[in-house]
Amino acid sequence: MLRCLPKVPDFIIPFQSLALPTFHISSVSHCLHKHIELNSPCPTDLSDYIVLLQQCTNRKSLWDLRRTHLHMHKSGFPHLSLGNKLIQSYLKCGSIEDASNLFDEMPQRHIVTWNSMISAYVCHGLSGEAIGLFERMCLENVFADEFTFSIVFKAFSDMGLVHGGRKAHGLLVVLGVEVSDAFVGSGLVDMYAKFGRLRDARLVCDRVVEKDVVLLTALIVGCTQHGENGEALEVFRGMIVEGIKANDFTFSSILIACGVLGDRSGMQIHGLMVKFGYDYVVACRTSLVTMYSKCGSIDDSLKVFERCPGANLVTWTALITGLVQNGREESSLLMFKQMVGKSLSPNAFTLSSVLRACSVLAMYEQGQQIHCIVFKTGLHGERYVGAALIDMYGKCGSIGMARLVFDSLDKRGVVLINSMINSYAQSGYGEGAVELFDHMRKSGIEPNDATFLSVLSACSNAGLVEEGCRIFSSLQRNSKLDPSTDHYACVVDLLGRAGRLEEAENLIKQVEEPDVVLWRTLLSACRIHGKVEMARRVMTRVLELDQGNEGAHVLLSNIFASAGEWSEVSNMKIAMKDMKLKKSPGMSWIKVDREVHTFMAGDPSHPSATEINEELERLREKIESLGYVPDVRFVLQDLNEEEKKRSLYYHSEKIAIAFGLLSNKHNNTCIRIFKNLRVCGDCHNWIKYVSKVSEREIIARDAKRFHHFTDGMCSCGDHW
DNA sequence: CTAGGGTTAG
Repeated sequence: MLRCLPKVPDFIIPFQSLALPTFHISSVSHCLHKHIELNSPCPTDLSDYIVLLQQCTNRKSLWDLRRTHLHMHKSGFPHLSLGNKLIQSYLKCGSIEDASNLFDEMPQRHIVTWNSMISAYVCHGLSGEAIGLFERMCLENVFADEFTFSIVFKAFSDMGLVHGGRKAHGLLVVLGVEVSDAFVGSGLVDMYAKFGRLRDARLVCDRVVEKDVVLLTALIVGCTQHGENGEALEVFRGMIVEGIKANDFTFSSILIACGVLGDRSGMQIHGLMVKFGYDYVVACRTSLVTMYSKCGSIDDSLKVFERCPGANLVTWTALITGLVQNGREESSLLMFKQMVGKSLSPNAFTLSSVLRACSVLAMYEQGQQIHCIVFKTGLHGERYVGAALIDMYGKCGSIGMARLVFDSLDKRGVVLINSMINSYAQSGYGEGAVELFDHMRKSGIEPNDATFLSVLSACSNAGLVEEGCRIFSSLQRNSKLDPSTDHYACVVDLLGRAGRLEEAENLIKQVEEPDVVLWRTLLSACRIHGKVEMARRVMTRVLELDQGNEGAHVLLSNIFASAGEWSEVSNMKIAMKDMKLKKSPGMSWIKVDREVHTFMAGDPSHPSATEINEELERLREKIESLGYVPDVRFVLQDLNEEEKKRSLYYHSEKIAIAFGLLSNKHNNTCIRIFKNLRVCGDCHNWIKYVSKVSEREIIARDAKRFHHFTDGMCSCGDHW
């Protein structure tokens, strides 16, 4: 192949004939007055300067380098003859700017110089500049070589320029550059894999004659990043079989695939890693921590972590995240504390994990503390952190704070909007959710399936039937998204609660393979509307799909109980006992002075039980005078009227609230209680009255959502 | 003289 440029000699152009570049003077003029001795006295020839440049580069001293440069310039030495060496030196000293200015001055440039500049841009994350230079190179008829191509594809993949990358691939073929070169090949494989074109990546990989570890690792990473984890493992196996030795990069990548697969392959790889001696590389250990936690063996993650003296921020974060994902939120927060104690500063990954722990545990104060850390670390603009904050405040019932965080963020991607809509949904602010959803569409942001799920559940939580139906039909018309059973479940819930049970049932029949959740949702609608006959019919559907569905049994028995069919209720009880199904007991808890107090219905074991009873009695008098009447329809045992009233009286949420009022009599902060099941109708009504007489805001999080009670009203508008 | 692949999150 013909090269346009002759081998460029290392000289050229006398200094005098050049227009004096402004850069030299401005950037180094401050050195002029400093009479610091150069290491070698008054260099005059090429070899002296080469030695000097080498010294500057070794010391990585940009300052000395500029002085040497200036010296050449002032002494009339044709410094551009050393242009390439100077550029290399500048790049090694970390100044792309000096290098780039010098590059522009050079009348002719060696291919090595071009490559060095392009490479430097890519390595400093300036891929746009790199591509610009690559294009300029083409325009100036300089032929790119295998070095150019080994670096430039990364620039295209960084910038997400599929078309440009493919064009560069075309140019490579036209120029006759060897595609079978492993360096060029891995650049291409990496690019195609990152674009999700795994088939192209595979094809390129197959054409490389002498495959090496880097090339195959690039392919493995491509596979894992696009969910082809089995395939990744196959590539790995093939690699071992062919005798190509895996290294730390390979191990840390393949373990990701093992974690997703969740089988025993991870342990096998772990063994191999020990054998190859890579198990003490921190990145590999980090991947091990993640792999074991994804496989559900969080204790193994802990073991790996304990024996990892060089744990860095990523390792800690992997462990903290693993703990949260394995339901050990408290330990994750303790670990976080330990990590901060080691003066490791958390990053966005760490913070979104610990915020998630706070939101699961509804730990409002801790969540706020972490919000402070978010500000201190300057990560409040990060999208994932923002989403986690919105979610945390939402799950702690502080919808106002959630919105505040949301409004403070300017880049509103779909993830953030989903978090906000979801927070509205859980607190029952259906209008807020729908408004945000409509606003999002108007501003041209495409909702995804999670958006639809959140907004539909918001509608069903708030009883916005028409809005919900409108949104669901827009989902059905959406060509890019298919409604899932979860979406259907929301609409079934919405119609069911609104009493449109036949419509709900017909909707389920439209689903190809309706799952048990759909039928159970309809069953719960039957309970609300007391449809005993329909409930029997729906129950047979539930049992076809899931014999031992505890929730459905409880629901049906509640339906019989409210209809007064006590013989059916006792039949159900026997049936459930036979099947070893247990109704989980209702529980409420409240945090007072850093301590969590848990209450069960009628439980007299709390040290303040007497005071609580007195408080309950005082509240009863006050609210009955305002018109509260116990609603015995919510008593599901076969008792007489008086006994029924008594049993309502000791529901756990009432006890928790009475205790909360007692415990902070003198300040009027809001009372937050949590319940493991859903709030019963009588308690809901009771809390409304209590919020009025005590002039306190009461927030109750039940199994599914939040209720904000103020001045005798609830945010759910009695829809739940 | 210039070159390629990795670990943590919703």
